[in-house]
Amino acid sequence: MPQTHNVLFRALADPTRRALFERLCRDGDQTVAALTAQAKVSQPAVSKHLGVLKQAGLVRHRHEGRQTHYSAQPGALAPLIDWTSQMAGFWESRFDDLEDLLKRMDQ
Amino acid sequence: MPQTHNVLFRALADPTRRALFERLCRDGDQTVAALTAQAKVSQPAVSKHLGVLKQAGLVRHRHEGRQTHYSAQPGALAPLIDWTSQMAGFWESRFDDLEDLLKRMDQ
DNA sequence: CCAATCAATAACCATCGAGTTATCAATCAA
DNA sequence: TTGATTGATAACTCGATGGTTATTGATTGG
Repeated sequence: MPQTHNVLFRALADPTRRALFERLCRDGDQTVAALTAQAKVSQPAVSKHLGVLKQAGLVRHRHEGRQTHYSAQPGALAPLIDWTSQMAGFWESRFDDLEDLLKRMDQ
Repeated sequence: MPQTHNVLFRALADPTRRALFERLCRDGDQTVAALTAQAKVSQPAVSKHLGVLKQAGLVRHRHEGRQTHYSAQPGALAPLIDWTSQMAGFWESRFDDLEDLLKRMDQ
């Protein structure tokens, strides 16, 4: 599971990659050519980025004739959401502990 | 704001750094020495990582004599939460659009 | 069948980033 | 005051990563 976090965070750490994912979330299914047209990098670069996103489970692809369509899998963001709420949870629980402590000291 | 995302994602992309932040969330205030004791890297490495986390707003520090205490600022995770829910939101809204379209076609 | 298009791969290059050791400034204890 | 400790900085190394161009394999249109 920490491995999952690693792959996810690293995949999203690159701005070009995040832009690709955002576009797929926003506009849905896209061919590599369409994605390349908007991206500020070459087609091979786009393909490589899509490969990284695929490894992280953030996108899926299907072949249609000679073109490949990619689509976002936002469900793959779940571990990221879990992690952030866990961090916030730790924080709050420590805060609660402090409150408990103060309450007890008050008695 | 995209710059904020960049700094945040990049700060959290490194496992050592994430481990430091997790520990600060879990256990609260820690000195650099205490953090170094648990980390699997040298003290200068820990200091550098803390510097990156600080740039991202994820930690704060205060001096106490000759030691420095670091603490987590989980509030800095807000843009990350916003981003993920926005991505999920795009997804659902596209799904709704599709439903609308299908409903209209049905008439 | 041939030319053209699409996307993935190969090969390469430059930069960045995480790690190290050495050192310095500041603080404290003796 | 001196010696030890704490943490930040400097200087460096090295591997990972993101970018490029060239090429190849598939597929389609004429």
